[in-house]
Amino acid sequence: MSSSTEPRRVTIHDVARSAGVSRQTVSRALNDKAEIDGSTKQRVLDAARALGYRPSRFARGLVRPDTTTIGLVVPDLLNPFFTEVASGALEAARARGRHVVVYDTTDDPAQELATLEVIGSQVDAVVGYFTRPEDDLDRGTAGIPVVLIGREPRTPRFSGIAIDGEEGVREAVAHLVSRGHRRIGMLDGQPEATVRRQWFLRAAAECGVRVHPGWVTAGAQTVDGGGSALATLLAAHPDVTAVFAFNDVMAIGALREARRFGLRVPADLAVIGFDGLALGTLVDPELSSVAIDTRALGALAVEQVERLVTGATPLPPGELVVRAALHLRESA
Amino acid sequence: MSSSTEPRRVTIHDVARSAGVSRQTVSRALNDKAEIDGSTKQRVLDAARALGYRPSRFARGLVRPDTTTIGLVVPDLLNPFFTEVASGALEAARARGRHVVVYDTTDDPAQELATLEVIGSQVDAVVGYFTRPEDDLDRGTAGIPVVLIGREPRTPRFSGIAIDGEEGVREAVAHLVSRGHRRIGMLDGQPEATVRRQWFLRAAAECGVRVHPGWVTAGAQTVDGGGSALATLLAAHPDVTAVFAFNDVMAIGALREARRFGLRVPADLAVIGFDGLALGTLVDPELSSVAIDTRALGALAVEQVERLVTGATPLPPGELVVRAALHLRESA
DNA sequence: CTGAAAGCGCTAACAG
DNA sequence: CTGTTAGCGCTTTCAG
Repeated sequence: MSSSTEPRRVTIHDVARSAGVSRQTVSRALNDKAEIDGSTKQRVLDAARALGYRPSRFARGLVRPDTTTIGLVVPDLLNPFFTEVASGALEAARARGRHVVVYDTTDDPAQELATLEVIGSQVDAVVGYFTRPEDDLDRGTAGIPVVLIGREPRTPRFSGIAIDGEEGVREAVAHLVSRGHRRIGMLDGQPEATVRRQWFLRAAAECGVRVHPGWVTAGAQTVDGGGSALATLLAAHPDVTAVFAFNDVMAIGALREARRFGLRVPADLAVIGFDGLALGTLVDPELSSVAIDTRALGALAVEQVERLVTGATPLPPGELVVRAALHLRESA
Repeated sequence: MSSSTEPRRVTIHDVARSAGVSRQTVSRALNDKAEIDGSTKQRVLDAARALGYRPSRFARGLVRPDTTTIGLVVPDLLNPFFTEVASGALEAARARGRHVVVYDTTDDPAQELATLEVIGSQVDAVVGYFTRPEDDLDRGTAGIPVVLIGREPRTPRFSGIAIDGEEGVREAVAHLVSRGHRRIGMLDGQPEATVRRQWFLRAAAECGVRVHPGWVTAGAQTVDGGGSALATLLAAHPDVTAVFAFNDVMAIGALREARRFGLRVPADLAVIGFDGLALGTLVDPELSSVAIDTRALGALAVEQVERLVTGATPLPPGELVVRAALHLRESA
């Protein structure tokens, strides 16, 4: 029943018959080719419209396979970080006339795997943020270029856009120290012991401030995670006067938690995030952050995948880096 | 030069030759068909892998055209409202196994037109938020189903998912009145004189409070727009004690502007937004809002377009509505 | 269980 | 300017 109305596709052939010409002529009319008589062309166009004809994407793609579709994989589009990355990727893709099919893996490894299972047959190139091991990635994407975002590939099979926040984090810590802070903690993201923590620890050492191990706590990479990480930290070490958060989302959670503790930011507690999201300007106080150009992150990934797909010389790893810099606003 | 490496596509034929079987046997092996010998199948699979074979989307689509791709058009993915709508749409589409190609028209009518120009030949159905007249929409999407979000179609050519905030706005105004507010303003969005303003005015009338014409100002539908709309309002009518904003984004701008004016929210000025974005819980004070289920908005649009595309009976306009309800948080 | 033939809808050659 | 002939890569008959 459901397909009783099945409207057999109107093909170029139907149009040709209706207009009393050959299929070829129809094709010419539709594609604005030069070699065709004006009135014939009009007749064909009219017939096409009358029949509700629409060329088949597939038939066309078969013959003229220049249609590269990029798959963009994000863990959670609602996370403003990925929204910004996606926005940058979308814009870069549009500039190149590429379609982008978006996959949201909902922060779920199983969902990510499920996506990998099908994506290889749905797009011609993949750009995105993955958490699974490279073996899994390769299985699903065998044969097509893949550009990882915010993750360094272990093998040359993949390209990766790296985030180098070392200098930015150093600026952040130096700034805190210059403001007199000596007991600086960090709210790390889970899974723990991230590179960002290393940057932080190294920066602290360089600035000559000691970081007590207990001053680093970790939490889920969410607003609530940031809040509870700060709560844990403050419960054990109420004398900490500044914190650097794994990312802005967690930092915002920390801002909120600080308020609950009756702490004023930055007077009682200075907070610096990481990412530099636009979101940071909406909270009060506005969030200081080690900022990266998130949109450039997405755009760079698309740029690289484009080169890979067209066979142009790919950007060397050295250029596949987005650097961070401290953006001072109000929270520190 | 750039295509000197042009790696002629590996086809099913190459695999067949390499495995010493016919093309159809390859096809069977690849598609897990029953009628095939185990060892033959393995041999084919090995050959395919060895050659780096990937089936052509197009050839496959031509033969088995069940691959509906949905185009999702948003004015600005960075606007959290549309992020949430997109997220809902993406999830609904995934549940149905549909690909979603995302188009961001960057709040630009020209870009929207450019998108309409090409979208018809790139996807099989369209869901999204458009500002152009229906004629323009139809031109680009002739022959494929289109579901408009947050906009009532004038003709049956289109489906539309309506937002009915009347009752929610009434709750909001009633709440303000119950808290003693009598001079309630509105920050309308541009283009002005929106339905939301009508809801507001009607609700005020029903609650027995008069709204001085000067108490309604308008601004761009952005954070800054909300801020300046409030500034304008307060400059002329500093005695207003509460405002209802066109949407949450503007309301957040108002929150920030109120702070600059030295007004405490909600003590000196109560603020209620519209949309109920998750974002509203991140600001201080948390934003009270006439909330709609934004993700359902996107999901409903996908549901309808799915019905349209499969020929199932479409949802009647009465069911294509998302209603709003007041979510009280801290700002009012 | 496997192969041969046919055709999906379209466009790029070549004729006329 | 227009029609005819091929063939894109794949899957579905239908024979063997």
